[in-house]
Amino acid sequence: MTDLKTGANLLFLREEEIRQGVELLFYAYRDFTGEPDKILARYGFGRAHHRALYFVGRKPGMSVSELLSILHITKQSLSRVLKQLVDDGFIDQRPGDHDRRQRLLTLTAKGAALERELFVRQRERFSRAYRAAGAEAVNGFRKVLAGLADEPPPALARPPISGK
Amino acid sequence: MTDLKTGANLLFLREEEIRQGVELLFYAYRDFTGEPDKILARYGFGRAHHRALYFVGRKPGMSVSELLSILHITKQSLSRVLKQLVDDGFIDQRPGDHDRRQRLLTLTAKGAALERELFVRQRERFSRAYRAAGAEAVNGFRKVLAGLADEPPPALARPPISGK
DNA sequence: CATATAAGTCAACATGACTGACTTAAAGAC
DNA sequence: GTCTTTAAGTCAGTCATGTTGACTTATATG
Repeated sequence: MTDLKTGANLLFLREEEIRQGVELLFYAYRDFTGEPDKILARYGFGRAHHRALYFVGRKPGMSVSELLSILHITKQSLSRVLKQLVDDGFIDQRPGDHDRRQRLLTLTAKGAALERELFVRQRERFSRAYRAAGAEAVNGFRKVLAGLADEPPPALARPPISGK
Repeated sequence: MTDLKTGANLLFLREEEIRQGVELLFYAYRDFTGEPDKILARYGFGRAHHRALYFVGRKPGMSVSELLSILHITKQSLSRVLKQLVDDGFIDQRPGDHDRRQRLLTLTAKGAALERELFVRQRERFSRAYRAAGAEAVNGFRKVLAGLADEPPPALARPPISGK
């Protein structure tokens, strides 16, 4: 117990601290995704479908390339799940207003309902965690997560809510 | 702008806050795993191999069932990657001291070297994020992540370091 | 001795990712 | 008005990682 503050010991503490973070991130992500997966299976969908539903719901009218740049997957991978979602009536496509090459994506009522069903579970999980940790902790949570990603995550702002 | 504090608006703010958390978690995990994946590809390994290396390195002498209970996958899935790691000399197996049915897992020198190579990248990423966010934020980060997981994550304590 | 447990195995299958090559339609540049 | 680039989709093949189900082997435990 005599070398608690030596450089090597500080380094060890630092590494231990970081490994705890790595593990917490793994456990949180594992359980956070595990719950929706069970619901999706009932529709014959998987995690990839969830991501598409989520982000299209988040920004209605998003283009395919915009979605690709969020997901960081190939268009071949995306087009498979997108095709299923469109064929099954969960997502609508329409040509872009200014650029008619684009296919702008929106959720159908059916798609919005499924997205909501999935989200309420995750919202409940987040609510519990946020409540238990407190407002200050939530701020720290967001700061660190933002720092872990490669770039500042894109705004993803909803188009302004229309009407008065 | 007159109804900023109505119940419906509070609910909207709450949902918006949670969606931001969901997205940050997605982006952080996406980039956090993306980096090691490239290194692993050079060895013909994938993310599943990384997880096994990581947790065996974290608790040397861990049994197969212990690893299974952390990863939440089937033993058939695990045994595939474990077999590769053992065959390629990254992990050693030995029978348990008290229970000879067990196969206790440890990293070989080669395995420890690869685990370290992968970890230093993730450590760098975490260090950056931790530094930028500050000590208080790190505490909040951990609190919220712990709350997001199903159960309090297991201790995962290293066996006490032997010697004098 | 009977049963339960730790681990592994064989087989078949689904999902979601990848590369590479190609097409179509529309936009933008000159 | 042609040329080039871009948005999107398609076809084909491959790989990694997960699943279920059935079964074996060795050892531990009641």
